[in-house]
Amino acid sequence: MEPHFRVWLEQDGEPVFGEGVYRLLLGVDRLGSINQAAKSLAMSYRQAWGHIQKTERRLGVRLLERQVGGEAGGGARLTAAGREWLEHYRRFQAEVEEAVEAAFRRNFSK
Amino acid sequence: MEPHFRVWLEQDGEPVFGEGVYRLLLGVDRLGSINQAAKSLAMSYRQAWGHIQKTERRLGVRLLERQVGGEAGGGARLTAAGREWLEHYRRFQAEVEEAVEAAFRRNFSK
DNA sequence: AGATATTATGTCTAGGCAGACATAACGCGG
DNA sequence: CCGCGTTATGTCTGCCTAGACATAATATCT
Repeated sequence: MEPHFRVWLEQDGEPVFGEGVYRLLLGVDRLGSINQAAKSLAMSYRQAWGHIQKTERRLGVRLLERQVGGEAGGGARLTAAGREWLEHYRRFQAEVEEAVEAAFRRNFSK
Repeated sequence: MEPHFRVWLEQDGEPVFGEGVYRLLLGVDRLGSINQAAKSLAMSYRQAWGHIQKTERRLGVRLLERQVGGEAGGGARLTAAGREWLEHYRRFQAEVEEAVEAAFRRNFSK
């Protein structure tokens, strides 16, 4: 028996930042393109692109700097804002995880 | 902007206890029947019954004591085990909620 | 010019699952 | 003995959405 959780941020009742886009941003940071990040998470580029697009629109923040064409066909990099969101969410999520495990131990370990 | 979360328990990779069944148990405790509990949550009896059934099967624990027919047609009440699960999950969830809000404040209040 | 890997975006479809529908059995009360 | 409100299950359908598919544009390098 183990605890699981999901945590995300909403604005005006619609989700704006969660695990999905977090992983994508991580992947882009590591691999240099949305395409590669999508592949590394076993999802289609189309899906990944839509996810990021929607997040940017809802946040009203540009998370990635894109380059179309060029050396290696193009790519994407985190903007300063993107890096901040990534880092804040990482800590947020980590703190919650710790709390979930502690609460689980307190209430369900017999 | 506000934080949201879900928390549940899994065993062998399949979910066994979460928000849904928690609310149903609360409703049964308050209203005395699965049917009434379902209505109070705007779901069909069929759905509620299946939910509880699955949870009991996976946990291997009888959560409700049922009566078919009789005064008022029948009804259901929490077993001792059911009441314990309810109470443990309630505290667990409440503690996590507090932690989520604290973590949110720490990382996203500007 | 052509090849290439990418970003960018519209559209379609299959499949799963939530919820609806149907039906039976039960026990009490009038 | 019938009606009522419940538990208990099997089945079906429609809807939604995740993912597939298609296509265009772009800049660099050979």
